[in-house]
Amino acid sequence: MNISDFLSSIVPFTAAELKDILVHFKKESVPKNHTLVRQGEICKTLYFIEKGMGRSYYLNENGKEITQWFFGIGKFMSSVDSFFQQSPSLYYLEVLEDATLYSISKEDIDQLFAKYPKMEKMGRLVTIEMLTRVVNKLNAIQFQTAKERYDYMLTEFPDIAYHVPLGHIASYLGMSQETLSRIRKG
Amino acid sequence: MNISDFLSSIVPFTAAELKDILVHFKKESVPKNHTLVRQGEICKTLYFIEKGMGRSYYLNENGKEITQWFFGIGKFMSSVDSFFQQSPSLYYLEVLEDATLYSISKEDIDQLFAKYPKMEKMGRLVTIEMLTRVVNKLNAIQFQTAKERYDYMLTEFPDIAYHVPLGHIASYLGMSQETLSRIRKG
DNA sequence: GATTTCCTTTGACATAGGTCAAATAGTGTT
DNA sequence: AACACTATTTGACCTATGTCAAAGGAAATC
Repeated sequence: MNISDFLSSIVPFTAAELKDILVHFKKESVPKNHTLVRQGEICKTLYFIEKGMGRSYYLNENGKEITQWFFGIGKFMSSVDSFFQQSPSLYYLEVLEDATLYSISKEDIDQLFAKYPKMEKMGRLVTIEMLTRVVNKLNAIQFQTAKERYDYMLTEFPDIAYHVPLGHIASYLGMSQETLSRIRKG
Repeated sequence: MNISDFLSSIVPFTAAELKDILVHFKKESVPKNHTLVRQGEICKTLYFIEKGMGRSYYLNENGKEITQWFFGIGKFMSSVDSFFQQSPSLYYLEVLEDATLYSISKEDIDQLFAKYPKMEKMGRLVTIEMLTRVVNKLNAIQFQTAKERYDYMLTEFPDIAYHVPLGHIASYLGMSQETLSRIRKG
């Protein structure tokens, strides 16, 4: 999914607007396993994933990686809180396979928000969509059995579920790797 | 918390803008236990709580009420998804004590979004704040023990925790009423 | 293609928190 | 004050899922 198509699909920008907006995004190629942001750093960049996928995770008290979210093709990826509040990130952000990203800085996107109300609208709509997804996950985690949560994962991230290590998914779903392994068998 | 103070605290509206915006909000007094939206209905109104508190909940397979969120003084309350997508609400929305609300319709707020980029910005910021709160709850539910979740509740909704029935809080925290009762004792 | 390292599966056992049922305490209403 | 209703607490028991440990598989590196 191309970033320009993506933006147009949310809000009808004119060609001229799109051109002016895209100038602020930098295309980057990032290799598998590259870390974009570390826990404690301020996330200075918002990424759009044209190709590849990523995840956010943190280290719990025992130093174990806990996946917080997956980011697939055609989505924005960042440590949302850290980026928008410019506060230390609670999460690591990493790329799970070779990826093509478009990146934009906080200053630049704020400038775009200020210049184009449509851009502000885009931001609001994308955030609401994210909110809906997080609420869905919350419901899955709170009220569903381990098996049901895995099924939720398959519908929410069909492309991702089979391409990342089992442990990443297990921690994302709030269950042990062993349990997930048994479920997959089942 | 007054709605005009609230709006000003997020984005610096001019007096004239504020006046024009506030015209679209209708003040309402709503009695305790009043239901604002039912599961399956389209949520046509966004509410701002000046006084009182509310919650959203749904009925699970066994017909049990599961609290999904609490809304306190100085917050917007609605079935977010339903309101913004104008889709059937997954939740009931009810007022937990006599309340004073300011309500606005979808058409009116869309008009305001279109007229005032600052309003669009306000919407984006409020949504991001909500997103952060939901992520916090998600972390609490996913990784904390029942006891820790209750502590999270006390910091997130200090005003609410002591004023609503135990069962509402228990279902919100994803535990049985009995467990919460035992925790409160402990 | 051998070796090292990482990832997944399997088994045995432990436990937080669920469910059910009954008792107790509060609250509001005539 | 007595009644009805609702909310909370307590006890006994149960189960899904966690933890620990060890064995297999895959895949990356030399």
